[in-house]
Amino acid sequence: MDDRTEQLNRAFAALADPTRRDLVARLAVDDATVGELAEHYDMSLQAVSKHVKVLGDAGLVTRSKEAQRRPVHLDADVFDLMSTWIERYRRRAEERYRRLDALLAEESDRERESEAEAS
Amino acid sequence: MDDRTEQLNRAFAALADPTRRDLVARLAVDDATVGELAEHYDMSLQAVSKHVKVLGDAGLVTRSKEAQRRPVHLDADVFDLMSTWIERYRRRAEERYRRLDALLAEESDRERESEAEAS
DNA sequence: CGTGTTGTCAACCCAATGGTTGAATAACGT
DNA sequence: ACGTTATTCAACCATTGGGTTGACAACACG
Repeated sequence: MDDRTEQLNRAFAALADPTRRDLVARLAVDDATVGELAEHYDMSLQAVSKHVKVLGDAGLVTRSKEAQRRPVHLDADVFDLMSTWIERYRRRAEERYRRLDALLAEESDRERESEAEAS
Repeated sequence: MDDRTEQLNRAFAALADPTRRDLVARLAVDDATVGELAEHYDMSLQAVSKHVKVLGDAGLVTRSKEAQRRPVHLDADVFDLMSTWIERYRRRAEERYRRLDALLAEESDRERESEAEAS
């Protein structure tokens, strides 16, 4: 499996968890340490640390190495990748929906014609 | 957990699997039956059926009831939801990145000034 | 009718995930 | 050097997830 595929695997999987999406939402406001983040959740610090690790492995988040206070920072790149993927198929689905719509309109045109003939 | 949250849970989880993303890619070209889809994968029909079910539960895909041939059809709505979510945080992350960039530029300005003073 | 085709259900297996607690590590102030 | 603070590692447990095979259901066609 190529690298890009695995990155998408990890990124989508990371965001499938509501706690992690919430972490992302918080980090979008400002960088924060694991400890600070953990205060907002009803789970152990270790659990939050694990969640942050998952986000990190997915490349959604980076950490500055200035240990002691090593804040977590949101990174835009992988969001780009996901966004591109989704947009691609969203557009195609919509496109095909519009075409189906047109097709149905055509068909009901034909039906109306038949009815006109029948009358 | 509200409904929208669970929908995002399921949608992201659904797309975390490369087989399911590939199914989406195929369905973006044209509707297809489970059997047709299964031909392209090195796994049992039942496994593909399960994958399609997961996509269905996530609302990414619908099935027309015209039994015998009941094709799977891509649906755009949930893609919208995901796209909106991701775009929101992608924009914020980029915004914060640009600001950091500006901040660093300012700092190196100051450094250059100090060096100029020192010389 | 019965038969073939298509799809789903059920039970099972193994790996991965999300949580726990307790111990270990790393950097900092004194 | 020492203890404090912040974070991670390790072991464990329960649940979910992706895959298998085998039996079943639904429908079209002869």
